[in-house]
Amino acid sequence: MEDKIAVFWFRRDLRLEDNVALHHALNSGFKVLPIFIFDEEIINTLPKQDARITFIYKSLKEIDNQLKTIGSSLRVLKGEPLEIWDKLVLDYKVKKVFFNKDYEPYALKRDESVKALLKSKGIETHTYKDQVIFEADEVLKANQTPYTVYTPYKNQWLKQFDVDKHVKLFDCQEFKSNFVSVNINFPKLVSIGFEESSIKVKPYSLDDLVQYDAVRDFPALDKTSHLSPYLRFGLVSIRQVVKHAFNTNAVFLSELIWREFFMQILFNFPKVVTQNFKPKYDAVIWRNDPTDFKKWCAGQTGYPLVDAGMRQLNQTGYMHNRVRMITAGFLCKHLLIDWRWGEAYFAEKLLDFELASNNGNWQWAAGTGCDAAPYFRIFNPTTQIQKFDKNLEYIKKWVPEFQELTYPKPIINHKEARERCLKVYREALN
DNA sequence: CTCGTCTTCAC
DNA sequence: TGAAGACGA
Repeated sequence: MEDKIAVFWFRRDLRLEDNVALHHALNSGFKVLPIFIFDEEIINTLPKQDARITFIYKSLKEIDNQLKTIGSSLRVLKGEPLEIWDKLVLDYKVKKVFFNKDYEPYALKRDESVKALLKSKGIETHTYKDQVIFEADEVLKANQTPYTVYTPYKNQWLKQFDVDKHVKLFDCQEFKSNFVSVNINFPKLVSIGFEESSIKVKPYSLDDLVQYDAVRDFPALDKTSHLSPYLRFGLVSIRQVVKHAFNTNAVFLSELIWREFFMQILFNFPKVVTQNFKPKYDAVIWRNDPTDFKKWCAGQTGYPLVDAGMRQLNQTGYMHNRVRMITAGFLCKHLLIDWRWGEAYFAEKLLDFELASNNGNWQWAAGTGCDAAPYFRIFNPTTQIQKFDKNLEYIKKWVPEFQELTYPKPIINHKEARERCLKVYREALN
């Protein structure tokens, strides 16, 4: 009988460097078989040419290439995770299983069932914090309950943060000889049921962060970090990114704290996935006009900055942060369409889609969330052009016809929309 | 209990 | 310059 092994399960941590669970697996005293599972629960709902699947696939291929240079391989599987594990433990003598924790509702349930299955077979499961600096119960108010307002959360986060303690490197290189010696063919994308998307993920840059706060609001400059898809799937370690942010730009660090803020909101208040964080807004009567929604999706509202953002999203799987706020606010407040519709559309299109952030920010835009933009704060989509795209560079790039006769007239007059919105929200609060 | 505060603003 | 009311210490 072959030797006992440990299995390391890649999920949202697609990297061989500074990976906590992988570090511990390689130090467990057993040879380590790395695996990845394309979860049919998730991928069956996606289009054939999903850009995120393409990105994940290429990232896995890169990991496999690296493993092959040291005589090992990544085993890529496809199916329902519980069934996959049930079969996997028949193929190998698995002694221990290692993976990093994932905090989304679906993942929590899935991981509990996998752990229970492994336990029933006498296999130890070891899980680790890797995705965040602080988990949902690590930054709490004095009375030990979760924060629901960002600024006090951030202050406490920074108070607890110790750069030496929290950004320690979990080295994996030193122990790379502990991967199992195996040569497994890497599957073709079609065998997983997908085709390559033409949408590519832009490389990220941490070099320009010194000026992040000064340039991040101008979409034409395109000077945000572009880290989000890499963070989403764990191609970079949050510890290394936080360390860099800590040393270069406080505003960028604050954005990373927002990420953890919304993760702890989702974990502690999972109802937000389907419900308003603030129930008093349940009484808002959304218009939910399907024609308006289609125009918004297609970037045909007649408001050039809104349309530019939506077209950038549709064509590239990405939208600049400043414009995300404007397009989201426009859908909720000008068109009075339920934030869940917009949330679902972003979830489908964004390369960096991440449940906690997407949900938190949409609820923020709608005014229904924790620490939300007040309902009477309604972005003026024209004033925003003056402030953030004065030379119309971003608009011209994505809406080249905007000064021509073919460009649609505004879907609704701003002043009327604003008054209509204030009325609907006020009535809901009565 | 009171007091300061509240991502990304508009008119 | 005010925006509603609630959160957090």
